[in-house]
Amino acid sequence: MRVLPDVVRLDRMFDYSVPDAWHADGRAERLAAGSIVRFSLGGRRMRGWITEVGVDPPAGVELQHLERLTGMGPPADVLSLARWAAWRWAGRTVHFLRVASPPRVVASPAPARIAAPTPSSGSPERHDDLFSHPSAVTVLRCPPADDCLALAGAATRRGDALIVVPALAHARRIATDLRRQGVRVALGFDDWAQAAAGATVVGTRTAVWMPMPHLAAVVVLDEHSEGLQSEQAPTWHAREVALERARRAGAPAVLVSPVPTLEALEAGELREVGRAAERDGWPAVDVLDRRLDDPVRGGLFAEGLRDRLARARGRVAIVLNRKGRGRLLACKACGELARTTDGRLPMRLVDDVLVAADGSERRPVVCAHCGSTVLRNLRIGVTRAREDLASLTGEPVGELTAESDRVGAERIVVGTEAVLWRLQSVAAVVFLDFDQELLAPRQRASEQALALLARGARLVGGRRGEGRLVVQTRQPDHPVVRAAVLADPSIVADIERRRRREMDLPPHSAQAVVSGPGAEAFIETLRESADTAVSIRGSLDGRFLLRAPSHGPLLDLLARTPRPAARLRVEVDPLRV
DNA sequence: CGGACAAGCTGA
DNA sequence: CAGCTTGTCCGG
Repeated sequence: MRVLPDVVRLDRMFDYSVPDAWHADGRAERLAAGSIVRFSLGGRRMRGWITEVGVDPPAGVELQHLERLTGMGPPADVLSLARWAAWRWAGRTVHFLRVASPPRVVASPAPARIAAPTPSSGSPERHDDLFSHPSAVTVLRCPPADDCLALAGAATRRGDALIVVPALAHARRIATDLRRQGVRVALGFDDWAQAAAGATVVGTRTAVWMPMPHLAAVVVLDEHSEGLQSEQAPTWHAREVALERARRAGAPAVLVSPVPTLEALEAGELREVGRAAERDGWPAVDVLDRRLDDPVRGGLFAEGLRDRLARARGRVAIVLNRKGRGRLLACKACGELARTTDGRLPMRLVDDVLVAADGSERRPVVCAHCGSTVLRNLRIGVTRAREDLASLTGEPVGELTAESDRVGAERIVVGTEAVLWRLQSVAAVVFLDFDQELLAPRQRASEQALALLARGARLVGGRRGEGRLVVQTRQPDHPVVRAAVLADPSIVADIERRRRREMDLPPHSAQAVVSGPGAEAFIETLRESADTAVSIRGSLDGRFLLRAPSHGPLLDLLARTPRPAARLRVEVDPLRV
């Protein structure tokens, strides 16, 4: 038996023999690739996974016996997927086998019970055609207000489906709905044993690592969500793992999102729900042009905001994102933002000169629009916004950030992006300073800004309801704003695709960020065997950016470069660069 | 990873 | 030269 010890830094395999007693009592038969076993190595007892059965050990090595068969582990196909993922995200196989292993010991598969089906209301055949071609990858652009439950149902009609969503609450709803339809469902890793017996699997990103002996279809909902990527290195992305798994199983895959990523559009064929349905699935969007406000009065609120707040029938969520550290400057005379000539990046004041956020451009303090030389700082915090809103509306206003432990009862709540995740049904979502998102100095700023609007849109519901999105901006004609107003995300996708292609950015190239105490030493050894395809930039704050035209050369280089003893963080395909 | 062991440094 | 730190190698 070849065994991989559960020790990240070790990252080597060892051979062991099977004790004779295991042949007698049947344990040997349960032993398979992926099984979790105990053994001693170098005088220490440790846990690990069987990676190969019946291998010839290297000559001259006397094998020790395995000590215990703990239980089931990731099946052979997942084991192989874990090896692929270790290459794809420059991590260790052990990392992936850990997420792919059951949280508690599983001795044998346990079939999930099936509920007696109750007749479902939706049209049963909707979306069925998406799953009719093996190995086909489809991107379904499904507007924010559509919950896509019908799609999950369609996937299960092919057989056991893997359904991945970013949030556990959403997974629960889908699981409940499917069980009512009489589908055998395993929900998340707690149902690992049920999944191993064969079931439709519904869960968050880790669900892609569940055992699925009869995988027949793959669905990733809200494919654009950053929650699908692991924040710790290796920074694997559930969408990519799900696609690879579908490919290996020859199963059709459907990626669903109101605002599909370019990665998804590159991987599959776009299917739209139709102009009318998409318009209905986005709420009405009010754009408040901040340039029209009295520039002297300034402040956080546009002329029409008070009126919008008063008219909203129900809860109002107000978003003021302070996460973007970059302060925005605006002209005191005409209200125009200080930004680069191409309009993409904000400029900051450094030693009385305007400097682009990435340092690519500098000019004297002069407004590009009216020539005034007086600028104003636009950054104000949540607490101040709450006070100002309370006096503007004459009602109590709540405050909600990621650190808040409870949601207040106030009708109007202001806070960071957290308000979009912690409030439930909402009559209006207001983005106080959307320019902060539009001008964020990140490669994916546009995509992420539109995703934020889609999130708000889902909270307030579709066009037929009374819910509204309110966007305060000095760039009312920005493609992201237009896309939401017209309920047409392709406006942003088309522009972004062209820009990314011109600038050789993902998905038209591959990137990795290397950081941590060992980064410098690692990059040094890496340079020795780097070919010209891979470019190395840095270090910037101890971080190096590697780029290549495709994943192959970049990942092969990362895989063959030995790691230094010092800690090292490698992020492949980072979302925030 | 963690143990074993070797080489290198310090103080009397 | 003992006593300690630091580095390198290895495990089946």
